[in-house]
Amino acid sequence: MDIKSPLSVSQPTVRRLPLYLRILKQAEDAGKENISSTYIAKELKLESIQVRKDLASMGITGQPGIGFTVKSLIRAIEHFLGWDNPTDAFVVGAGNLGAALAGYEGFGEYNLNIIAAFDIDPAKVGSEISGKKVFHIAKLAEHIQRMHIKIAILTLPSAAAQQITNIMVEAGIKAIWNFTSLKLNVPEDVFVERIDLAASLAVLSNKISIDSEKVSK
Amino acid sequence: MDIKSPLSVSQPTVRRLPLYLRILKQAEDAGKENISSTYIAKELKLESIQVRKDLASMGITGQPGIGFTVKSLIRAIEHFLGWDNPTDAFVVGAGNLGAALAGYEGFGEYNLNIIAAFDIDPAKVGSEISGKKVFHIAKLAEHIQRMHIKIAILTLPSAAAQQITNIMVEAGIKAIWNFTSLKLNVPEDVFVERIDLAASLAVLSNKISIDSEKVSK
DNA sequence: TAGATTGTTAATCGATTAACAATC
DNA sequence: TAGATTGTTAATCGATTAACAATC
Repeated sequence: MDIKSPLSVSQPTVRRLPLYLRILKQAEDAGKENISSTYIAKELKLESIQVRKDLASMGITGQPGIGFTVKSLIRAIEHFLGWDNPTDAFVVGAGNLGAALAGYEGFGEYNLNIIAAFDIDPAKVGSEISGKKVFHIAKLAEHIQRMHIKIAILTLPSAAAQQITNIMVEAGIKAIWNFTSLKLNVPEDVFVERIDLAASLAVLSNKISIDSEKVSK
Repeated sequence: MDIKSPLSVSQPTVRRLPLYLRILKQAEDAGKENISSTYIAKELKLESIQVRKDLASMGITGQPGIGFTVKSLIRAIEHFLGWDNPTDAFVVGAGNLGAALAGYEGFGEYNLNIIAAFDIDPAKVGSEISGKKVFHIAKLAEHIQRMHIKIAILTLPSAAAQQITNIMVEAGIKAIWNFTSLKLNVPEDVFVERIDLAASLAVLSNKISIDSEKVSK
């Protein structure tokens, strides 16, 4: 009834939630029952009102004078993100980046399970990267359908990315974590989240070049 | 005199510049002399006024009725980002992610040269990853100083990240591209740009869980 | 009662978008 | 002259921050 529509939570807020989770789990490990927005904010160098606003936008409330219950706050955030249930994903592209992501242990914390990897290189097919089996990319559609996989982690060379994306979408993929430098064309009901290395490097490069100008003045 | 201070350019603007560059280089390859903000915007599904505002904030002006000169716009953006001169960088951590970044050919476009990699694993030291020599991490400070390296690409396990960061800062590193899940503590004059996989995954997961709720209603 | 903390309401800030005269 | 495009000025939008009464 008075549950907030999930759509009203802004992306900046969603991106901060994992930070909150980290602090909350530390608090849980330390045996804390309650935690205040002031404390979370101080740890992350944010404003306490921002933490409260973020939580409020998800429909989470605390107790005046007390704060928030650590355990229930963890549960609420994890549920909001869908991290309270395991999600299976495929890594598509078994190069170094694919191997790095296939073996990234941090994903366990988010309940993201990498089931297998796919590649076109016959030398890789049949082998394992970071403990995950590599299948031929020709089998990708079939596996997506059979296992009802919804998430693909795309680490292919850009040249092949759009073509394989089309195949994955056709097979039923609903979300693509795009590590390529290509902007993918997908239907409306497929969500693409891109790791944009160029954008990130631009920020870094710009800071560096500002600094060096300062010095030369 | 009327040159804009580089500091006044907002981060959202800086992050869009590589997108503009891509369109501009396509136009250059196609032999175009001039290009309009309308055209750039249409290609990227943005508003033309946003493109003009972004360029204006860097002090770049066009010609009414004509648009912008492709070549000079490319030069201006690349100069603003410091991408018109080569920059050397070290990869710190020679795991799969380090190897992926050390061998990433896309960096050539940004004039970012990965000189070498560093790792603590004796089995890796002396070998090559993606064609770059791997040195022992004990040699990191010395190499940073000797080669005046300003940028480090950090792909270590989180546990070691802060300690090595301290060493690098001491040795003179000015910018860290942080691929670990740790928030690094650095002095004010060192800039850290983080690739936050958890934040990105949170956006993806949230979208997925919204969709599955829709279906179940 | 005093201190800590919340949620609400309002203010501020910064980025995006709109409207349009000036220019080629 | 007509059409395309710019830069300027103002409006809108959304996120962050501030102030404070209510609650424990």
